[in-house]
Amino acid sequence: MFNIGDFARLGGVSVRMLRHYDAIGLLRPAHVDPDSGYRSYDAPQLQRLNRVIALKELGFKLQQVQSILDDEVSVEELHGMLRLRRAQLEAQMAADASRLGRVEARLRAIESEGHMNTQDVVLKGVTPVRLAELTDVAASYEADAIGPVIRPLYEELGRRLEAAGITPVGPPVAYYEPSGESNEAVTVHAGLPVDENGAAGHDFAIVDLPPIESAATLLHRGAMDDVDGSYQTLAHWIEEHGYRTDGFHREVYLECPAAREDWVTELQVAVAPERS
Amino acid sequence: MFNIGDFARLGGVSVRMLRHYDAIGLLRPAHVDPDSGYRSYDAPQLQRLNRVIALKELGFKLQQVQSILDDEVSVEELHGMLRLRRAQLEAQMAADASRLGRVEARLRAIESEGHMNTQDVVLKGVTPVRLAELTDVAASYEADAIGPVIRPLYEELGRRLEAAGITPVGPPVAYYEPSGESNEAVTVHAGLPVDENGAAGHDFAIVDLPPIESAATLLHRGAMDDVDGSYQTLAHWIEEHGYRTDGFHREVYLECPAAREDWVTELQVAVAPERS
DNA sequence: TTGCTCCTCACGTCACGTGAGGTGGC
DNA sequence: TTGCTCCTCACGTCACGTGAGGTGGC
Repeated sequence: MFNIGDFARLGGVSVRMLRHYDAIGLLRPAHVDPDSGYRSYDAPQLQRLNRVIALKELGFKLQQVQSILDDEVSVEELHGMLRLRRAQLEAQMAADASRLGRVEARLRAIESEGHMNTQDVVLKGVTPVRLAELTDVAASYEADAIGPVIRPLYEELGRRLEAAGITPVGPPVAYYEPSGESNEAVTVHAGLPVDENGAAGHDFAIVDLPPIESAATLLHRGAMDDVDGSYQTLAHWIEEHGYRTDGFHREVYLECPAAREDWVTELQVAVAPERS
Repeated sequence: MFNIGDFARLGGVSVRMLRHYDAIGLLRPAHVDPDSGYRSYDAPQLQRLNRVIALKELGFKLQQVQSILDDEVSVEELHGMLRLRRAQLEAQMAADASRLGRVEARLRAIESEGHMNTQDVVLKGVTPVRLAELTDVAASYEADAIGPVIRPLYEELGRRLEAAGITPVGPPVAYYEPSGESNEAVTVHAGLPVDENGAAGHDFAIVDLPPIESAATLLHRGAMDDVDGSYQTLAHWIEEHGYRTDGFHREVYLECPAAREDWVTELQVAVAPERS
C-alpha cells in the first residue's frame, strides 16, 4: 500500500490529479481512512493508472477513458473511437500546418520589410445572397473602365427598385465575369440584396449568388479608382499562401458616402488550395 | 453603421463573440445607445475585426491580439512572439504525429488480433534515486539465472541496513549491466532507496541512479520467474513505436509478499527515438 | 516544537455556447 | 398582436493548478 504522495511519484502524476481521478470516479483509492480521509493505493492500481495515462495521452477525454477501462464500450465502438481520434488528429495537424505556414509568412514579411503589411487579408466563408441586378459590359477590368459603367447601373437599379416598392436588405454587391465580346471585355453585374421571390414582372433580374466556401477577403478603404493596388495585395497573398483563385470574385460596398475617398469596400476572391 | 447582427454576418463571427470582444475591450462598438444598450458598428471597424480574426487564427490569445493591435508591442517583440508561436506549433505537430502513430498502432492491433493487448506499456520519465546496494555476478539475463543470485543479495543488504540503523525510503530497485567476465555474464545490482549521504564506514555501496528522461515501462504481475514474457512485450512495443533501447533498465519491486505469484514489479527500459 | 504530508473547499483558466428572462420597434 | 432582434446576467465547458486554512504523526 502506498500513500498518495508515493503513488503519485510512482505513476509520474501529480497528487492533485489523483484526487481529481478519485472525485470523478476514474481511479478510486484501494482504501480511505474513515477518520483522516487519507487515501491509500495498492500496486495493482498502478496498472489502472498506467492505462489512464496511456489513453489520456492518445487524446481521449477522461470520461472516454473511464468507459473504455470499465468495459462499457465494445471492441467495435473502441475501433470507431480510435478511427475518429485518428481523423481528428489528422485534421488538427493539417490546420496546424496551415497556421504554421501563415506564421512563417509573417516572419518573412517582418524580416524582409520590417513590418507586416499584408495582415489585412482574411480567409473566410461568404454566405449566399439573393440580388436584384442590372448588367452591362465594360472594356476591361481596370478601375477606370469599370467606374463609368457601374455608377449609372446602380443609379438606374435604385430607381427601378424604388418604383417597384422594394427595399434592399443589405449593402450593394457587384461581381464580374469575362464577356464574350473581346478578350478584355467584362460583364459588370450591379446588384442589391433583396428578399424578393421571383423576377416576373420586374425590369431587373433576380439572381442567387452561391455561397463561397473559402474566400480571401480584403477591406479596401478609399475611392474605387485606387482599388487595383488592393487587388494586387490580395493576389500576392493568395500566391504566397499556396492558394489559387477559383473564378468568382465580388465587391461589397459597405459604405459609399458622397466623398468617394471615404468608401469602404470588401473585396472577396474565391480560392482553393493549390493543386500540387 | 451596422447593428450587431449585420456586423457579425459581415465579419463571419457570432453575435456572442462581438459581445465578448466588447466586454474585454478588444473591439468596442463605434456607438452604444444609452437607452437600449444597442451596439452599432461602422465599416472601418470591420478592418479591426478582420485583424482580430487573422491573429486569432494564428493561435494567439485574445490578450495578445489586443496588445498587438493596440501597438503595445514593438516589431522586435512581435517577431519574438511569432517565433515562439512557430516553435509551439512545431512542438504541437510533433506531439500529434507521435499520438497519431500510437493511435494507428492500436488500430492495427485491434484489426489483426481483435483486441489491444499491448496497452499496458507506458512511456514516462523516471526520477533519480539514491540506493544502498550490493552486487554480484549472474551467469546470464535469464530469470532462472538472476533469481538465485539476487535473493541472497537482498537478504544480506536488509541485514546490513538494519545493523546500520537505516530504513529504506521506497521499494527495492534492481538493475543490471554486462559483466566483463564472459559474453553472457551479468552484474546484478540489488538496491534499496535511502536518504543516506555517504558510503564511508558502511559495508554496502551508496550509488545515485540518474533520472531516465524517457522510459518504456510495464507493470509485471506475478513471480519473477515469468518476467521474460513481459520483457518480450516491452521489446515488441519499443520496436513497434519506433524507439530503440538506450542501455539502462531497472526493476522496481512494488509489492513482494511471501506468495511469489502476487508480486508486482515495474520494468523500466530507457528508450530514445530511433535514428533514421 | 518544527516540518512534512495529508485533507477539503473553492477560485481561476480560455473563449465563448447556450439558455433564461425581459425589452423595443415593425 | 406576433416575430424578430436586441439586451444583461450567469452557468457550463475541461482537467486540473494553486492557494487558503486546517489537521495528524514523527
